[in-house]
Amino acid sequence: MNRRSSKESRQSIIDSALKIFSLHGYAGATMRMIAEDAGISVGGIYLYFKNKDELCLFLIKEKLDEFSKEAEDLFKNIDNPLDAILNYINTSIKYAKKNREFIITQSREQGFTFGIEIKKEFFNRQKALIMEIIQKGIDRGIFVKCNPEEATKVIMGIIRGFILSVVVDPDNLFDPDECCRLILYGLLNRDK
Amino acid sequence: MNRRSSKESRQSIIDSALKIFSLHGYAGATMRMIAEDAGISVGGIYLYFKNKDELCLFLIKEKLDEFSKEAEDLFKNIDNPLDAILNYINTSIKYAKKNREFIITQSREQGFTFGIEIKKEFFNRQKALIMEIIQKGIDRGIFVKCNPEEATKVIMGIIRGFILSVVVDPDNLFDPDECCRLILYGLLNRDK
DNA sequence: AATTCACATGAACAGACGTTCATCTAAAGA
DNA sequence: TCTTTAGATGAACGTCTGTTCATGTGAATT
Repeated sequence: MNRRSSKESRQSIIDSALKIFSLHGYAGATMRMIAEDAGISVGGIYLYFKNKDELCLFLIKEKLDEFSKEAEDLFKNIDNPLDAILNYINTSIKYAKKNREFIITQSREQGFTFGIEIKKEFFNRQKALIMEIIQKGIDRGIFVKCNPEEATKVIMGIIRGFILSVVVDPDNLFDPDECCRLILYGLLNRDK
Repeated sequence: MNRRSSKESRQSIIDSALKIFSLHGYAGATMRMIAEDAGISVGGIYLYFKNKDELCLFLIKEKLDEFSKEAEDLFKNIDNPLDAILNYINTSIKYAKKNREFIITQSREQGFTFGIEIKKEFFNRQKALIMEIIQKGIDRGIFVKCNPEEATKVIMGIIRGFILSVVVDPDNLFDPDECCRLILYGLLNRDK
């Protein structure tokens, strides 16, 4: 009998699940695979997680919380809205690269919509953060007068674009610096 | 015996497949569902398509070709690179909205990576088109001096961001005009 | 030594799905 | 009329997967 503490066993399952889901995707990953990788029986998984969905949702939540903390730290002391936005974009992109394989997991039959309620909550939090920064930047005259909500949506869209590119076109990822430059200065040549 | 021409039957299968895949996603859609919707037997599908993968890939290819034609028409006579880029972004976004349900289909166990070779080819074609426009814009001094490849990647990223937003955050889609404005003029207030 | 606790096992179950293929049948041709 | 062609059928097959649950076992306690 393969004996260890329940805490260890649970963590083994989580680690293995992250790995297996990342490699094979949700549907491609079977509980048998996860169990084998974790060195525990397939029935043993159900001592810790109700079912496959719950296991996957747990991972999604964990990853989103992880990022949320990181993002919120960025925005904690906002001296300079410009730096805050740049840092946010850079952090998001770095995070996407670091979690490339898990991002691939963020797809199931309904695309990236698995765990959608958790994600919506996450998006709303991020949106509020970014909007606040943009509004500050506008108030201080650093950013042009614009609809902060729309600007926020575009910026979030750009980050999502990177995420999707990580999945479908990894050979053509844009450079964060170039992206930030385009966003800040625009494409139009105003010196002309 | 439900008799009709093979052409009609094939088209019924294709139409139903598009609908069912769009509603339920790849894994959620069963051949039995598609068969029922098409009014043909489940075994009959295999008279026209080798398997489920082939049927889905056929649809992906068709949709991408459809968009390619539209995009290439946009770029046929390039008088004004600025208008061309704006039109391209607008067309892409409109196309994404119009095919929202099918886009959701663009996900399978490996995320949006099903049919990846077809998609890569598509991306490369689009990339070449956009780069050409940006280069022209730079040559004419309309766009700032920048790396056209990087600018292209950012623009493609933005469109992908819209696509992913359609899937995961449909309540917060950015407005194409606002997006174009941000891309053209940037966020920085230079009048300051 | 017997009992309890804590953790684990994996065969079996129930269900589902893509695909096959023996069979059917209407229409056209000989 | 018989034969061939063209299109269709759907039960059965084979395989797989998530989940359950009767059973096992080592360690600690009584």
